[in-house]
Amino acid sequence: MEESNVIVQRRQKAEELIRQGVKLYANDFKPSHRIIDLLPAPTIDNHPAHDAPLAGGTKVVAGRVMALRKFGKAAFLKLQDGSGKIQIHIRRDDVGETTFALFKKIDIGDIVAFSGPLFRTKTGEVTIEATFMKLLTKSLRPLPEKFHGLTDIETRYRQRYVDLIVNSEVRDTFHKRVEIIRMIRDFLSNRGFLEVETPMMQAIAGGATAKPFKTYHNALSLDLYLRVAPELYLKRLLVGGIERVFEINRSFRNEGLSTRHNPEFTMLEFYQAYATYDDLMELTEEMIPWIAVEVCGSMQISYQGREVDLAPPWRRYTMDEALQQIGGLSPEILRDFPALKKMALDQGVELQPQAGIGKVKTELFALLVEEKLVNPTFITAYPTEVSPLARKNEVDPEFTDRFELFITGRELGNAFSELNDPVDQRQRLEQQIADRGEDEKIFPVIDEDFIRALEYGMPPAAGAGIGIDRLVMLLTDSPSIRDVILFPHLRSEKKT
RNA sequence: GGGUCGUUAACUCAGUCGGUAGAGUAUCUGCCUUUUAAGCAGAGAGUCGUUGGUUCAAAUCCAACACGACCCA
Repeated sequence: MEESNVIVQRRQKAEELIRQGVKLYANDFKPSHRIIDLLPAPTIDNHPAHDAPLAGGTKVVAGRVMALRKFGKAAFLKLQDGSGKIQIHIRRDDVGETTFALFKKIDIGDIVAFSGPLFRTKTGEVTIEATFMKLLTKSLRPLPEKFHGLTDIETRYRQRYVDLIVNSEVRDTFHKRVEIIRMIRDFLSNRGFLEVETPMMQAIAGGATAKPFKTYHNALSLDLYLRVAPELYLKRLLVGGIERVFEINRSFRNEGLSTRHNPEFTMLEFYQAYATYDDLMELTEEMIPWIAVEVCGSMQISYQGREVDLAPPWRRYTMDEALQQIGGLSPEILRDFPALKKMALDQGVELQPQAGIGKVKTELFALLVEEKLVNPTFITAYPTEVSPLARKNEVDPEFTDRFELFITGRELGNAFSELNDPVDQRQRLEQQIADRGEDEKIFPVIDEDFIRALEYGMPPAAGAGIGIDRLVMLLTDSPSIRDVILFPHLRSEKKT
C-alpha cells in the first residue's frame, strides 16, 4: 500500500495523540440525535426553511468531518452522519484550551462527536455551537478533494467505502435499491405470495441457458454449481402446495461483464398457481409503476436523457408483430425460413446449423427490435424452440404463452405460463440438449428430480423473473449495472 | 475475443517540438473568533501503470503486458 507523505504525517499525528493519552478509537459514546432530525424539514423545493424555529437544548451528534475551516481560535466544520450533514461551530472560549488543542489535531475524515445548542449563522445556516468534542475514530488516509470529489470510476468501484463517504448520490442510489426491493416484498406479500430461499448451490444448474460457476463439496465428494436461476426449485414448491411463492436473491452466470451484466446479479422470480402469463402481465404492469411513483415520484421518468413513460397500459406485441411493425420485416419473409436465415447471417448473426426458424426470429428480434423498445413493452408469443420451460399455446404449438418485458431497450423481465406436463417437459429438455451447439454451455443433464416432481402434479401456474439490478438502474437513472451493485466484480488489482 | 480512448502527487487535472515535473485541493508551519471551494504568507510531497526498445537524452516516440472506460462480437 502506498504511504504518501499525508499518510505518514497522519500516522505521526496519531502516535502523538496516543502519547498524550487520547484514545484514537473510543467506543464509549452515543449520540442523542441523527443529524437530519436537527435540521428543519426541507420545503417543497428542497431548500431548508430559513425561518423555521430551532429545537432548544443541547444536542449530541457524531459523524465524519467532511470540511474544516479554521480561524485560529475558532472554526467551522461540516459533520456528516448516516442521515445528513450539519455545520459545527467551535470556539476556544466555549470548549476550553484542552479540548481546543485536541481539536487542532482533528483532520478531515476523522469521526468525531460534538454537543451543544443549535443556532443560526448570519447566513441562516443551522449550526451546532460546540461546547464539547470527543474524537471517536482517527482517519489515517486523506479523503478525496472537496470540490471535484472522487470521480475515477475504477477507484469508486474498488473502494466503494470512499465513494459512499463522498458521493451523496451514490448513497441515494443504494438507499433506493433497498427501498425498491422492500416495495416488491410488500407488493407480493400483500397478495399472498410467500417469500422463500432455495439452494444457490445446485448439483444441476437448471432453469436457464447459461454457463455456471463450478465448485466442490469435500464432505459429499460432490461437484456443485452456483445456480443460474432458482426456477426449478420454486416450481417444486408449487408441487408442494405453496401456490404463490417468490424469491429475491442472487443468481450467478459465468459469462462476460458489461454495463448490463455482472457475474452475480439479483433476480425476482415469482410463481402463481391457477394463473396465466396474462395475469402476470397485469401484475407486473401494476407493480412497476407503483414502485416508480414511490421511488421517483412519477410514472414519467428520465433514463439517461430519454423520457420513459411507465404509465399503464403497456404496449403488447407478439414477436412476429414486433418484427414487422418495429423491425420492418414483411409478413412474407417471416414465413420464409431460408430467406429469414439468410437475412440473419447477412446481419452477422452466428447460428448453429440446427437452428430453426424460432431461433432465427429471436436473434433478429434482438438485433432489429429490442433497442427500439424504450417505453415498457410486452413481447409475447415466443417460439417454442427458444422456450423450453414454457407452456405451448393451445392454438399454435409453435409458440408458447410467454412474454418478455422491455424498457429502455433492455430486457427487464421474462415470464410464461408454466409447462407442467412431465412428458412434454422431458422431451423439450432432451430436445434442447440435443440441439445445443458446440459453444453453448447449456447444462448437459436433465434434472430428473424436477421431472419427478412434475409427475406428482404441478398445478397450472405462471411464473415471472424480473432483473432487480436492471430495474434499479432504470429507476435511479444509472448507466451501468456496476452503479447499482455495491461491490461489482473487477479484475484483480495489480500487485506491484 | 476485436477496436478506440485512458493510466502523471493522497484527490482533480495540465505538461507544447523528445531536453530531466507543474497547478488547484489536501498536508505541514505561521497569522486569523460567523466561514460556505474561507483568506494571507511560506514549505514539503512523484518508480509519470509495468517491462523492454529507439535516442546523447523519453512522462513525451515504438512494442508488449496490466488495469479501467466506451463501442462491437
